[in-house]
Amino acid sequence: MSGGTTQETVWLDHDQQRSWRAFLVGTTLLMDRLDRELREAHQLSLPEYEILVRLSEAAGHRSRMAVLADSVSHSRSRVTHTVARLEAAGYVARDACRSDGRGVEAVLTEQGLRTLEVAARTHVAGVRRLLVDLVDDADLRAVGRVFDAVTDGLIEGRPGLDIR
Amino acid sequence: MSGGTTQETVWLDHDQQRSWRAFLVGTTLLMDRLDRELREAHQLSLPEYEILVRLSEAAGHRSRMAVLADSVSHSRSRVTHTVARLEAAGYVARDACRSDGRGVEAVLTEQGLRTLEVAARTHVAGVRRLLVDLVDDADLRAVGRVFDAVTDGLIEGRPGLDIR
DNA sequence: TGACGGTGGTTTAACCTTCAACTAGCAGCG
DNA sequence: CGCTGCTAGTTGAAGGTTAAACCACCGTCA
Repeated sequence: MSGGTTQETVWLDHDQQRSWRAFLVGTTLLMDRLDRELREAHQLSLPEYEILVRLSEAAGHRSRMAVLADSVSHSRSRVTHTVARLEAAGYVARDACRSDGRGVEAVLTEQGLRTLEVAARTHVAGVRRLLVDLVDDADLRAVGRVFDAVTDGLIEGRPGLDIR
Repeated sequence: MSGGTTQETVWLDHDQQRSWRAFLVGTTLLMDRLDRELREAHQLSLPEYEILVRLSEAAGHRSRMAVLADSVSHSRSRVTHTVARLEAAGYVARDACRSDGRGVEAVLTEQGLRTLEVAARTHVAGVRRLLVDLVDDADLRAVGRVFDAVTDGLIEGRPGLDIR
C-alpha cells in the first residue's frame, strides 16, 4: 500500500490490553448468561429472540429475509436457519414476496408476538441486572459510541450498506 | 424474594437501548472479522488463539486445563475440544499433572510458540485497525470498566471463583 | 482399609453456525 | 427472445459449542 514497507507491529499498551481482555471475557460471560436465561425461561435462544424483536418493530410485523439479516448482522444462511426454527415453533410464518419473485418475507405470528412480549421482560431484566444497572450512564454511552465506530468501520465498503 | 410482589419491568430508555444494540451488532461484526482474519492468515480460530496466548504467558508455557478454562471463561468441555484441535495441529501437547493424578497440563510446543508469534501480529493489527484506533482512549477505558463490572457481577457466586 | 462426596477432565450426541454449492428470479443487452 | 451476470434465499455437510453422562482420582472420615 504505502510504499511496500512491511508494517511494524504496534502492540497494545497496558491499558488497551486490559480493556480489550475485559471486553472479551465480559462479553463471553454476559452473552452466555443472557442466552441461557432466555432458553430456560422461554426455550428461545438470543439470536432467535433478536429476530423476533426486529419483526415486532417492522411495519406489519413482516420483513424480508435480507433486511432481517442485515439488521442483526448475521449471514443470510444463518437467518434462514433461525427463521426455520422459529417457524417450527409457530412464532413466525414465511410468505412469498409480492414485488420480487425471489423474495421471502418472515411474518410474526400472534403466538410469536405473545411469546416475545413475555420473553422481552426476561431479557431486559437480565440486561439491566447484569450490565446496565452496574455501570455509569456515561460509561454505557461510551460503549455505544465505541461499537458504533466499530460497526461503521466494518459496514463501510460492504456493498449495499454504505449509506445505511 | 422481597415480599412476593412480581417485579415490574423497567424498560431501557432510548440511550440505553441504542448503546445496547450498538454493542450487540458491533461485537458480532468485530468478532466475526477477527476470527476470519486469523483463520485466513494462520488457520487459527479466535478461541484457539486465545488459548495459545494464555499458555505463552504461563510459567513454563504450561497450564492446567481448568486454569485455562477459567482464564478465557470457556467451559471445561470447550477447552478440552479446543486443546484437542491445537494438539492435532502440533501447537500444544498434553502432559499428565505431577501433583494431581486427575490433572492434565497443556504445554505450548516450539511450533505453537512460533505460530503464535506470527499470529499475534495479525491479531493485534486487527484489534487496532477495527477498534482501538477508531475510538477515544477514554472511551476504550470506559469499555474496560464496564466489562470488568459485568465480569465481577457474573463471576461472583460462582464456586471457586469468588476470590479471584 | 473402605466408603463417600467432590473435583478434573473427557466423551458423546444434539444443536447451532459457517461454508460452498445450488435454484430461481431479476435486469440489461444483443 | 435468449444470453449473461447479479441478487435472494435455501440446502446440506462440515466444523465448533453445549449439555449431560461418565470415569478416575482426590480428600475426608470412619
